[in-house]
Amino acid sequence: MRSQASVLHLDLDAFFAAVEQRDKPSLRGKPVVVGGVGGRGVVATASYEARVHGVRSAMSTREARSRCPHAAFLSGRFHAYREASRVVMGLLREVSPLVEPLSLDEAFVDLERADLPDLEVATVTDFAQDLRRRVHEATDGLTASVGLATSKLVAKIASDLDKPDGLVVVAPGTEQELLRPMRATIIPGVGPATAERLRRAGIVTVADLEAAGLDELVRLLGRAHGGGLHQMARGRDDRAVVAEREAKSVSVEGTYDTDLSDLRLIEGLLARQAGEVATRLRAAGLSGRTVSIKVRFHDFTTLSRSTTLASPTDHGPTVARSARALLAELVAGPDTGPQVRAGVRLLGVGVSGLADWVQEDLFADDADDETEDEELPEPPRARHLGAWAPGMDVEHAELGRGWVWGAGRGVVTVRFETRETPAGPVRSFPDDDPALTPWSPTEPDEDEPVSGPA
DNA sequence: TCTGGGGTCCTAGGACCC
DNA sequence: TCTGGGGTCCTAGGACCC
Repeated sequence: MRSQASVLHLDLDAFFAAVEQRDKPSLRGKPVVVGGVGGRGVVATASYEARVHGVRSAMSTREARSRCPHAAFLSGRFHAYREASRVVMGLLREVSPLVEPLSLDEAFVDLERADLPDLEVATVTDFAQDLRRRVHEATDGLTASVGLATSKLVAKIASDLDKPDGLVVVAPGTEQELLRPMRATIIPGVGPATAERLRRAGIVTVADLEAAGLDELVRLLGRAHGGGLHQMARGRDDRAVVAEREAKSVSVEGTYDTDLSDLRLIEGLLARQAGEVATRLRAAGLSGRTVSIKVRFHDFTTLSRSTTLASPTDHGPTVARSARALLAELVAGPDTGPQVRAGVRLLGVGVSGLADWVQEDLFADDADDETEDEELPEPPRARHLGAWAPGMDVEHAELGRGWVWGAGRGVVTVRFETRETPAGPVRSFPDDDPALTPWSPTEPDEDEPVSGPA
């Protein structure tokens, strides 16, 4: 723990939804829900207007639609989110060389490495306000909430206290009195399962946590977690802000709108995912030794199987071959075989045990490469979703740029507006109209919607 | 038709080695 | 006959985060 409030945590408010409202002027001030729009989708982000109606992250989209039927339900444009994130992270790095992104919309910044005359509360407060203003300006209107404290733990909690568009500085020495009355779940890492275990032991607040002995917490939660909480409850947190963190795994998974039971289709989809994982490994200059598959059954029970190769790979057919072998073991299992045949809702492939170098594979089997030409199956899609996902950017040969308002029954409805040209007309087209094409800014790489293949 | 996708970290047991 | 430890690697599953 530091003696001054020099750890800054910045969190962009309702990030995905805010980017949509920025780029789609007709949605400003209206409820917007970004997430999976298929039958099994969940909410990634809801705008504050939608939250008023009880829509929350991680809620099923079905539930969100029933709570807020008049919201705009969009499937997400990751290129736009990545771009906005890039701008913000760049700005933070201008301020301090020590920036630790936690996700597209969140980062820690170490102010000990910033160019400040001192780290007194008044100084860092002014600094943070200026930073928030600069984020707003650089992103064309996004707002950020900021927390400043003597540790990561308290800075992160602080940034959440005055959302949206807020700033909370926790003066050094006041951490304990801030945390004590709060629920234990305020501490990152205390989720539903941990909270329930604690509750059964009579521990509900941070003060309860503080009063509990180390032995008791370790007994309840294990050595690492229990020990960590014992420290956190006292506001003790010495974790450093770390700029570079290496990836440990790369994975692709998908939930399908209808359960799969055709083994050939399942195999084909796994092979396709293996190819995507390998492509991403190569793009990142990584390779890995452990190949895993993940299978979720119709009843939501989930299992994983993994195998470790003799040397790291970034080769699609090699990953696919391992994935298929793991699937074959499941299919042959006396318990798991019938489960697979009864219906699979999710499939995934991952590679871990990563090395940041690619070993020449001296034993490469050329026959593997044949599978690269194989015709891979398309995942089953929801009937109402074709190539036109709600929210996506499109361009019409005569009418210019806009976004997909809705699609279905052979018709696409487009609202012709952009950030610069608000309040354009709404028009419908046959969904195979050659004048209408998806519009993608600069990024050549494909963007999967939040909903994935569903 | 409740329950995404992409990650990280931890635990626990078994194999294997010294 | 008795009965070690410690360390590392691997696998499976679970909790959690955004």
